[in-house]
Amino acid sequence: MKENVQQILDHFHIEQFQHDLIHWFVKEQRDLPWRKEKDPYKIWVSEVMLQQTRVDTVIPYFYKFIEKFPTLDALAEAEEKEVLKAWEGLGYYSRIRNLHAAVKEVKEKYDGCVPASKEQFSSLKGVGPYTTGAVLSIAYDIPEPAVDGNVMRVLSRIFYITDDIAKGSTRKKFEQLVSCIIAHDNPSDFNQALMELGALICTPKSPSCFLCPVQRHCRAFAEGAEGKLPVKTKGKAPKHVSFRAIVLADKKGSILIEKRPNSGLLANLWQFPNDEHAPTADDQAFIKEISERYGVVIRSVQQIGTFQHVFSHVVWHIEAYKGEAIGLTVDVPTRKWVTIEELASYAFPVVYQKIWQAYE
DNA sequence: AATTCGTGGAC
DNA sequence: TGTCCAAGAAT
Repeated sequence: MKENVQQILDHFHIEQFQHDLIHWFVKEQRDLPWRKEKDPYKIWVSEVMLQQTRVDTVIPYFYKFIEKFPTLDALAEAEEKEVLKAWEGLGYYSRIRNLHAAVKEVKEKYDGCVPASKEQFSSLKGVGPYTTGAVLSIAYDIPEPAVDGNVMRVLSRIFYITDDIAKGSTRKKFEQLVSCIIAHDNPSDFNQALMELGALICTPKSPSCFLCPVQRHCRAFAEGAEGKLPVKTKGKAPKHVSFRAIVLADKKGSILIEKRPNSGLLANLWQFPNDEHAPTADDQAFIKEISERYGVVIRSVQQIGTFQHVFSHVVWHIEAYKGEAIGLTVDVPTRKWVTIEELASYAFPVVYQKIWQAYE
């Protein structure tokens, strides 16, 4: 295993590569909000937000999140509802549930100070191999590899590595490689530079090799093979799921909402009554099911549209309705009648936001 | 090891 | 319009 990496590094000029890469990064890096200071908490938040999420998407969320939770203690002390609302629309909601739990643990066990120990930090919820390396290197200048999709793409080209980056085991090989070439005198800039290069120059499609600061180190470029790398097998096609949902208003104009389970898809977010887990045959059966489940009489039912929403692994087709509801509902924490003003303080999945817009 | 977990932008 | 994706982690 180790011999494998050594062979890859044969004839590779490590110090020259480090210098070319970091010199470029210092000069050309983007002015991003989480690069203004080296607050481990803010670095951490940015890294969690950036997981599988574009920089342009993250920037406004990062500003709002830090404004609302400026310190680790502030986030640790915040209510789940408020924290989830700040994440609304960002996706992969387990990230914020895990971050919130992790921050609480840091507050209790480490006096609110993000641990600089690899063992301690990586044991926190939602902190995997990448986030560990990213936070420790960027915030604490500790020479740990931070291997994300950018790094695998960049290094697969530079070293002509044909391992399938869609496989989980491949990341470990790149971590070994980075451990060998990381700049110990500046691991922060080195790791960020690899990712920045992937984002700006060594892009997935049509990389700008003519602008690349490490072109002379790149084996793929030398062989005109940058377009063939990295090797990445396709995932399987998502499944299609069809069901119905209904926006119910009582005579005062309050809206019936329901909290999703605390695990699984869109965990802990709120939604309108629906038959996602037991799709009905027709609208009459649907109205009957909802009436019985919530103990209300429903009238003036109207269809308000069909909505499609594509997730990573599933596609939803929702037939949406609106109606008036009469009767009482058990007031449990996961079911509520809320005014339209109150509705705005609950976090909803994007597809239910679309349904709400159609209702209004 | 393979699935599950969101969303919106680029082409 | 369909495809691929973007600074991954948990199970």
